[in-house]
Amino acid sequence: MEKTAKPIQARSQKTKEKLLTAAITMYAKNGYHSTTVDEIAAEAGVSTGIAYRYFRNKKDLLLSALEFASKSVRDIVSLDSIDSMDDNTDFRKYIDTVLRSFEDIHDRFHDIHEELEGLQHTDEDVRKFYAKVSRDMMENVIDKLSHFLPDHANIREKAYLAVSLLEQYCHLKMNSYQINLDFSVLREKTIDTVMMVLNGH
Amino acid sequence: MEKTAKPIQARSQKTKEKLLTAAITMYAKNGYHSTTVDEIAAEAGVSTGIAYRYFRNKKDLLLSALEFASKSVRDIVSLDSIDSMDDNTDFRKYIDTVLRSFEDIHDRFHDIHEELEGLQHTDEDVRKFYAKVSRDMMENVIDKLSHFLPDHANIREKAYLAVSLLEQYCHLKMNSYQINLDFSVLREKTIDTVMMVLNGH
Amino acid sequence: MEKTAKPIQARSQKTKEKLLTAAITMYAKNGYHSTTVDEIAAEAGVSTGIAYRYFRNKKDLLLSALEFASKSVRDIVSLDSIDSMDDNTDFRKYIDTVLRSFEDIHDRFHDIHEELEGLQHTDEDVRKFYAKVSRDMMENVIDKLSHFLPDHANIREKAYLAVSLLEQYCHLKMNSYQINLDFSVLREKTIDTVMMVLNGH
Amino acid sequence: MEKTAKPIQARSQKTKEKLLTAAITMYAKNGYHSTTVDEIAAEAGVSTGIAYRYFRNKKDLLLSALEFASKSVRDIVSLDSIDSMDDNTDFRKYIDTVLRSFEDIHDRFHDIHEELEGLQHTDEDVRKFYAKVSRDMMENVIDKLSHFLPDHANIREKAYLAVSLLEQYCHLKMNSYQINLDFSVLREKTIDTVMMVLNGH
DNA sequence: TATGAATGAGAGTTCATTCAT
DNA sequence: CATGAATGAACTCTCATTCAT
Repeated sequence: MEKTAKPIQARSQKTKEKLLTAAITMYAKNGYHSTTVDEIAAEAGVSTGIAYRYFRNKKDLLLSALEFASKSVRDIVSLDSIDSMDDNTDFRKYIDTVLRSFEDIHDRFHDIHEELEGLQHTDEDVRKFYAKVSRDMMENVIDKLSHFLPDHANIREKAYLAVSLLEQYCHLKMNSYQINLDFSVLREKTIDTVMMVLNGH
Repeated sequence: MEKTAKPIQARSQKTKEKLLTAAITMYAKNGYHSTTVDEIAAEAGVSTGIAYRYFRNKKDLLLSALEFASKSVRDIVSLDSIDSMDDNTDFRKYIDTVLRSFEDIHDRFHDIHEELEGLQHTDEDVRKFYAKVSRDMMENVIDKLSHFLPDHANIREKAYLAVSLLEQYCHLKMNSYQINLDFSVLREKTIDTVMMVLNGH
Repeated sequence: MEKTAKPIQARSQKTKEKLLTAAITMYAKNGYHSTTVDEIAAEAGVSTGIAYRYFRNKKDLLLSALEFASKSVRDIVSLDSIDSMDDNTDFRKYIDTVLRSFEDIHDRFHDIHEELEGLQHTDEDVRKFYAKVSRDMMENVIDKLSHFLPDHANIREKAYLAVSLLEQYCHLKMNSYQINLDFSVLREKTIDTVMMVLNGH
Repeated sequence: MEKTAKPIQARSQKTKEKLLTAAITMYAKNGYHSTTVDEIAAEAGVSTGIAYRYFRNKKDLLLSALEFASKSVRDIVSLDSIDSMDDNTDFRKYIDTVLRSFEDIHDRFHDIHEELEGLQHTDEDVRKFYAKVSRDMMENVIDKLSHFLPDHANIREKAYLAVSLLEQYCHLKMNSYQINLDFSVLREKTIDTVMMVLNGH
């Protein structure tokens, strides 16, 4: 019987989005656990109470914010650049483009992504959400790869390995403020390796 | 001027370790943020107050527990199995052994490791601790690899890539309860890839 | 960056004052150290949490309560009776009126005044507050005396001595439940002495 | 049936006194409420537990410490200097000597005296103790004065007024770090006033 | 819809007191 | 007698959630 209002009016919709955006901002800045609903409301420029009109509770707000963020990610990246490539595109260039997309996402959503990754180990629902998004993304990639790769044997395993490498490269790049690495070299090597993995050779 | 007791009696040392172990257990089970000091004390079979004799506050207990856990990791693995190999050992076998060590660690410390990874994004001190442990481990591995690899060019970048792959494999394995992957295949491919990365070819 | 709410709604202002009044009541009854914030909230008929909306912490509540009480003292006494006297008023009558004001204050604020006096020896901020209020009051009195006294030599020393006598008389009166003294005599003698001190003879 | 050990052995007596001295030291430094039993034991160089062999509880320790301190006061001052004066001594010199004794006591026991004064408003037993000591002291003074003063009318009231003045002078001197007063003048005026009070003129 | 004041359960922390050694 | 580890009640403070306006 509990209900959260479905915003019909435009103003209402605005308030909800302001809350979601504020939530993401604050989670990214201070982490979920250190962020209070009061702070989110303040950041959104609305009152505390109103948050509970749109979100059942604090966790619902979190989940909604994650959903919202992941939508943004999809909107922004959406693999346009990738989709635009046709079958004749050079394969290396393809990987390079994909990697650039990954880097872009990490640049934009670094903090919230990290926080999210941390949260999944604490909360079952977050874990499920995260797993679902990851899976969707991966299936999407795998699907795309099918067109490029002649050898479909163990394509899923190869794809996971490949994407892991891309992910890991981005991760290192974002968190390496104390590590002495030559990232131009690492980037090249990453792409090389991805290609080897995918070409099965 | 604040002080945490240095255990004088043997009983005292026992209590401290019971608390550390209990802390790790609880963090692994419910995560740091959902674990109260009361719960840790209960798990350790001691009273609440005593925890504050040995740890300045909740976070100090966390940091101490991490230190304690990382010591355990080093004690358990300590790369004995790796050290015992001489130069004649087959390289592939070497990688396989290393990977098995990684898997072993992940098996034992999966939950706390995940939690730790999550916490670094929230707390500066945890981040520093994690970075330090990671770096130490990596430098150790790089050092070991030097003996095996003829080509030292970009050895750091190669090493990071290689270890990332091993890490990622373990990660996938531990978190794949909803993903349909053939892990024996993935494992072989991971090792293959690591070898390619390290051999520079 | 910490903030205590500035009352926006009228209700809010009421609550804040209820807390201050309750605080003074409880401090007077049981002393600061034996009074919990819970008790103050209960006495005020509000919840615990709200106290922390208006006061940063327990001590801030204390300081605010002292400020509030001292304001009350000023409001109540404010030396109206004294101000109303003109230069022709008999000097002895003047002293008598001042003393009655002192007695009045002590009657009303005996307990909290005692408690306050005790607290200054424990807490630096309270000490400063107390010193400031005392100084202000004394400067006020000295200023008033200037009009009456022809001889301004050592007027500050005389004033302090005089006020000390008045204070001490009140103090004895309030705390003499076990001492056998004739207070009508003591009162007369106190006034006599004050006059002698001030008249420099 | 509760009992605190009556120290028979010399060592025992030493421990008890060390605790009492430490208690006074700590109360004077940080005030009673901010002083823990642990700290007192540490200051005394003994263990926490032992304190409860000699004192029923924390308050008993306080009361015992006050008793101990007041004994010290009596021992130190004991009015030797005063007793040594014979009837021919100049009266002004007598008052001066008494005041010097008061100043001496205040110098030595300033902090604990202040703390004690504060505590009486919180605790009934402390109040009683303080009242008793004050009364004893005062009766002693009154007794002494009888020899000097020809006019015994209202001698008690005069004595209280006189001693109040002396007390107040010391108090001002000790707490005047922010007040601009000429204490040599104030001292003379205090003695003058005391004499006037006592001589009834 | 929206505000922001109010609630109250629950967490972290302290410390007087007890107890095993 | 003495030690210092251990207990646990009590207190301060926070914040998700509700409610009066």
